[in-house]
Amino acid sequence: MTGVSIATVSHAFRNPGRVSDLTREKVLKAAARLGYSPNHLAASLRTARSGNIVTIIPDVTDSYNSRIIKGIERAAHSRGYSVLLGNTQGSAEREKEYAAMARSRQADGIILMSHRFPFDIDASAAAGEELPPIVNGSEFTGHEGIPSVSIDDRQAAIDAVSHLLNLGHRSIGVITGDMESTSSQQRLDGVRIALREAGLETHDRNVIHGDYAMRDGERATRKILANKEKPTAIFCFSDEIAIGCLHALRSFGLNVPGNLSVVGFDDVPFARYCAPPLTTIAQPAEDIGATCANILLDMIDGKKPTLFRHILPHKLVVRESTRSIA
Amino acid sequence: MTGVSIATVSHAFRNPGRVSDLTREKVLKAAARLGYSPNHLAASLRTARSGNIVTIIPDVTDSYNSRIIKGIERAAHSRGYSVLLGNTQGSAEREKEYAAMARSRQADGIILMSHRFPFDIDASAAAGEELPPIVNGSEFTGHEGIPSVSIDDRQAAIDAVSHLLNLGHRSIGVITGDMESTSSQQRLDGVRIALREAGLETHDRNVIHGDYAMRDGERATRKILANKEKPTAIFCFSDEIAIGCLHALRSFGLNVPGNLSVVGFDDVPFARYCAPPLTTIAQPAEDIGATCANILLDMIDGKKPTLFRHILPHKLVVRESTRSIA
DNA sequence: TTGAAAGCGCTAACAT
DNA sequence: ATGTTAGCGCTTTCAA
Repeated sequence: MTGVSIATVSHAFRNPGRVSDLTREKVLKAAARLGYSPNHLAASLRTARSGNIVTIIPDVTDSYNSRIIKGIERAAHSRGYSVLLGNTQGSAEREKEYAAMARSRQADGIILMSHRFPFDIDASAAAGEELPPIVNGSEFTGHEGIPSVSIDDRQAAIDAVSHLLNLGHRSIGVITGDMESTSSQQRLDGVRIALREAGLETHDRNVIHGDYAMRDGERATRKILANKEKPTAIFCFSDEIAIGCLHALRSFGLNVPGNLSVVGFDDVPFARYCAPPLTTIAQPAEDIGATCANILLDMIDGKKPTLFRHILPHKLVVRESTRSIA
Repeated sequence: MTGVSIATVSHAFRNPGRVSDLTREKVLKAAARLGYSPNHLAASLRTARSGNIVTIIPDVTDSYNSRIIKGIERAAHSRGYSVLLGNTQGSAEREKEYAAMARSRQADGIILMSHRFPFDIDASAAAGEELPPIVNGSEFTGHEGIPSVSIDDRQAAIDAVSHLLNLGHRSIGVITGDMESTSSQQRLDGVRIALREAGLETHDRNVIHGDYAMRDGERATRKILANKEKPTAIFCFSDEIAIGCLHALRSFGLNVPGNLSVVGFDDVPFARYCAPPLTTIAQPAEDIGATCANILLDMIDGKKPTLFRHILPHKLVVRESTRSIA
């Protein structure tokens, strides 16, 4: 329609500098009239860049996860990338399916919110393949050369327990997340360290393992309450757990923080609105997501990562679910 | 490596039936050894199918939205499609950017969780273009020929208000979402209908418009409480609003349901864990999402939609935030 | 500043 | 059951 070549049209869209302003105008105008827009797929095939990254995450519905995703999406979008959502419900098989999108060039890289590595690393090595760019968010697969971004979970747990210790608590119940998760492992580590330093030991019967969801917090709390030596405080490894815990406590007629103090983890938006507002460890979830995306995009751009462990700051937020019993 | 043709390899992967079991085995084995996997991008270019759908949604972090997304992802995945996340923060511009992915063939269709239509429909018509497959979730753009899936918002609001009316409430405050949103409009409609049928009128000073978030509920509740004629019940157009409302009420020393009854909307997972557990309208959010995806995928498969308004069932869930004052 | 042309890796129609 | 081949719509090198 403009009588201009196909190459010039391409430049008009992608390299405005390499074409005269006049032709560019003409091309763009004609495109608008014809309803033409460049086929991104064809461009991707040619450049071997899909412009997508895939996020492998257990559950978008989880308040912490959804904030991570939001941060990823924001950073990716601002760099011209789109995000493919891989909701896995914790299934290793689905993790692999989504990871395979990088192999099939549907995605240029992977953000992995899981502790499992989604590739058979020996087989890949045997085939002489390189792994696609991948970064670990919040969790660690334990593989070398994979950048990870998270808070210092161990220190965060130490901070939480120290807070309770300072308040005079000596018997502290713990409700962990899935213990396969490295973040839960680190946090439990922190708990033991803090307790040991205070000359206390960790009573296993008051350490309940569940998952990061509300119903797990509820269930675990019932278990703790069934023990004969009840703790005076409970440290929950997620706010959702803490919310379930609060709920269970309420149903037992127990007052928080009157009878028992509760500490959460994450500082999800709801934490502030709980009854009582929850003392918790704030994680910069959106920043973690955004940082993951930026590191991944740098890797995709060919930058070799130099720092493999990105630690973002956490913060103890004291609200009304904890009190001094000194 | 197998000495077999390129077409046979293609068939071995995609049409297992059109190739002998033996060759297929050989091909797959060789692929594994070589670390080969089919380039999805190239296939997409050839078939003019990206295998992606894009979801345009204001905020993944919202408890209702995240359940919608989860349903979409589940249905799409089970039909071999992936979902591209378009988090817009309510920006019309970003809605358009994401919608453009369908034009550029990065996505085969659009699920739109917005009341705004992301295309300039006149310009498209002028260019003689067809719109890409698109379905509306929860909201309506008001365009013909676009299937939508939602609950019957008006009836749901009638149900909520009737519940309060039956409990003896005569003065009911309302906290709506964004009034640009068709769901809020419909719900407010329902409120007026139910009230009028009871011979009551809707007092505008007790109808506060905000957004669907917790802080809006908090703020709106303060406004209602500042009026001299206080309602005995508040109907919130989302559970998040209700949670903010509960929080504000608590800070004023008001007991729910002792001093005031509160009804939410959505039945997000938190609703059950609130203090008190929230009476609310349950929406089948995941099903809405899944239904959107299935309709869209049918359209992508060339099926012309026959039903343009899919209504899924809602349900009033009575918990402990409402009580009789008769 | 613009154009010609090769080729990205696949699918599908057609031939064998 | 398998092979040959055109071509999807771009980008990019090289030439004009």
